[in-house]
Amino acid sequence: MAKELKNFTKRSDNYSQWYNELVVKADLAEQSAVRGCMVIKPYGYAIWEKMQQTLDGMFKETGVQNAYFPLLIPKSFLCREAEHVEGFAKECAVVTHYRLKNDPDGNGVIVDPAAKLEEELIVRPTSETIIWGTYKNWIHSWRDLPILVNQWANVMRWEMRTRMFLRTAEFLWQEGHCAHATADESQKRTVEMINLYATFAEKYMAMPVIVGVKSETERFAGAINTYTIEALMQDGKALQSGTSHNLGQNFAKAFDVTFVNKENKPELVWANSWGVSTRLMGALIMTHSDDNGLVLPPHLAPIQVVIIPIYKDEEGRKAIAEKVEPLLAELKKKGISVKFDDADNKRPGFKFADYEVKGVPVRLALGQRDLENGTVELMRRDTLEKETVSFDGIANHIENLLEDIQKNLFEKAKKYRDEMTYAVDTYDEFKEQIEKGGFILAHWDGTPETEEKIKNETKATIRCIPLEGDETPGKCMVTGKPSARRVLFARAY
RNA sequence: CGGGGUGUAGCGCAGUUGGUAGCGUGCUACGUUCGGGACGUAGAGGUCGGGCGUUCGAGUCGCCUCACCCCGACCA
Repeated sequence: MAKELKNFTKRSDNYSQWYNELVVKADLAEQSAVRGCMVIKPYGYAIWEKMQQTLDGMFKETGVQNAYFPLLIPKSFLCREAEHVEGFAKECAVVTHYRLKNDPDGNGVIVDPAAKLEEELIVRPTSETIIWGTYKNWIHSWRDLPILVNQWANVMRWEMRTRMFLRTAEFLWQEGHCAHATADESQKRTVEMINLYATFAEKYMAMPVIVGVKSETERFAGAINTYTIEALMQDGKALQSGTSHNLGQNFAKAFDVTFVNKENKPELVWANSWGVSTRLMGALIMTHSDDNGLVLPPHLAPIQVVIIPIYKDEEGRKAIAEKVEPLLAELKKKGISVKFDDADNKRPGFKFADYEVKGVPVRLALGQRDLENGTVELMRRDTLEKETVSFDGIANHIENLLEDIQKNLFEKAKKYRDEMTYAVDTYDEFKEQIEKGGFILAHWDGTPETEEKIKNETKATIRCIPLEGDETPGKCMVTGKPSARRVLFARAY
């Protein structure tokens, strides 16, 4: 085994450190000089781009269009919706001045005190307020509805503690903001979008998720209901991976957005918002990766197949290149992204290890030996299995293999998730089990007080009230009061 | 903002009772190599985070300061 890999912190030794090292060694991202911020490197961004493109296509199929709203939000906008202020008033970056000037003492530049803004501007932590401030002008009649708009943007939340991809001060995301004429329509859209996220997570990220609704305390500030997809990471902690909020008429009320309905009566607009962020990158990394590095599901891998030639001299390189050329064309024709890495400044062993760390799903190695035998060495990243196969028909073989890897990754993750999901009936069992990680299904009396008590005593939170699964009533494990159904608990990121 | 820790070569680190700076890796050049992170030879690279003090002399001791990391509070 390569020595760099030997130096890799093992998942079992220190999960956080393993994660951080992996992000850097797989060339995904690095800490930036700016506090709490991250530089996403080209390879990491390529994965994000692939996620973006896939999601964007899925959004568009449901009639959503993209738009862009300003980065800066007048402070007064944030004050409009009372609960929203509660949730977001605190950790925000604030623009107070609009000009710099030369320091009279000659130490570079200083903020010009004369350039103080009349009203401070907030760097958006989310865009509901600026968007609803805008929608007010767009919506007059039921004929203007629905408005189905999404924006791809960066947002900033001045987080106390940050972790690359999982929680950074600035992060990339998409936020959809829909306006509807009826409560029913808005609710349907809210659920449609959380289901879309679940499909994306499972089909593309190969990450099984639990779809559910948040408890009152975990709900988005200003929403009447928050839907979530919850995934389980390999260290037994839960990760909220996407949310969809039914905002009722709260924002319409706050920003005075009314329309004339079919009965010619003024009515407040019904709203929902939904989003996923670069946090999905963290989810992807933590769901599949192993002690050898990143493992990417083929559907999201920027490079699905890498071909590494093994040769001694220019003549040998040429012979392999000629052999590989038709295969490259054939794979590309099938829509498979393939890289033929014949760079001669790195040795084959280095490349093997490098692409392994980067999580490329399939690797082919081709040398003199193979040219003579008409074979090729093939390795799949998910199981690290190597086999020597006939070069003829290899393209079809690869095509099937990629699908097999995709399927295998999902099944492996699902198996782990299911094995780590426990139903418990007593609070003592709960306390014991939560230490071991995983999802816990337990009865809860539905009160914020009990939820708070559990959180304080065990650090576990209610991840969601699942939309599916066991719906038999029972008794709250803490208070013994009636419980409508089991809810999902876990310690979370 | 509490509690703990670390600042020495690009990165990771060592540096003893104070005596003038070292290892690994990476980098550059050349040669031999190339089927799992090659090897040899030569070379470049440091205000020891910053300031003040003690001392003949400070990476090392004292005080101050700054930055970053980890554990909490906050959170997608």
